[in-house]
Amino acid sequence: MNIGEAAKASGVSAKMIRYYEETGLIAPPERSPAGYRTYEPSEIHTLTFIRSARNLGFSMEEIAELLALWRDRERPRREVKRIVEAHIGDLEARIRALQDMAGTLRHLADACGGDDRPDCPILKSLAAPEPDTLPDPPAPHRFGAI
Amino acid sequence: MNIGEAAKASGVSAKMIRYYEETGLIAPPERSPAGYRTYEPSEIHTLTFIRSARNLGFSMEEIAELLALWRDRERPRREVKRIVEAHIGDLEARIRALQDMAGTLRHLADACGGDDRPDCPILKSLAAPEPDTLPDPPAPHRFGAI
DNA sequence: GCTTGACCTTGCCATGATGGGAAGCCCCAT
DNA sequence: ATGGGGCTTCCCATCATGGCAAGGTCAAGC
Repeated sequence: MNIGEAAKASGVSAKMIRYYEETGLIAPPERSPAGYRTYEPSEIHTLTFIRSARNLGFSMEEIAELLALWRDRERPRREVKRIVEAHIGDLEARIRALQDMAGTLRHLADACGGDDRPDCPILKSLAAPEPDTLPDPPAPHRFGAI
Repeated sequence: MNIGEAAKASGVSAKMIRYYEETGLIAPPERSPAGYRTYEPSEIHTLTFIRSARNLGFSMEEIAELLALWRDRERPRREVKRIVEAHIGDLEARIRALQDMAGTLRHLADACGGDDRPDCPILKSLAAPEPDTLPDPPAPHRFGAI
């Protein structure tokens, strides 16, 4: 299997396959006499694994760990679960941060008629460095608080 | 005000102030005879505006638009609101994507005892390209659906 | 056999926002 | 006048990805 077919079969672009090889995430494959990379089914399998993990938001570094655990069949589940739990925590922190932003903006947007008057309260609020630096103002309302 | 004081006053790092100038987001300030950048209070104000907007997740491109609207006092609120609403939509899409990931991982982690057995179901699931490519399997359960 | 088009190779550049560091100049206080 | 801290510019790195260009290769059709 050439790199193009491997890309199609795994869902990882040819560009990224070369990059993963360059950074050591995957081993260099065999080459044809002409220098073409040739992939075995097991390598396609690895690429598919990588793509699944990327789709779940794992970084390449985390994926390197997961791959090592995957290859070593004797490794206990505990270690995999630890990585996954840490990643979930990371995702949740990012979700919370985005929700805070969206909540604040929703509030501002609702306070803005969206009409054709000038003097927009949204811009006013951006220009005034009221919140977001102070540890916590009298806190009349917490937005992102899920 | 030198760049260091401007950074402290606005909360934008000196490094980023120079970068914003280089990319045209802010105008080049006056320089002292020795070539030091000197900032007026109005420029500090602008930097504070930028930082507020960054904290709310706006891209530099969006901030450039917001700054233009801010400077032009005759611009109707409508245009500001449009930008903000678009950004909220963007944030919400990202939140949904992250929630989908976290939900799937939560599901996997719960299915994994986290004990010291090998043969982890999480790795199994990553290796098997079941979901996430198919349009929508029989859908026994939607995770990120808030 | 030769041409053509699709594929492969390497290598470089770009993204977006940010930090790090080096080499050298400047200012102020001691 | 000396030292420390701040300023200047310039270059590099991040993370994962895409794009482009120049050149080699393969397979099909003539």
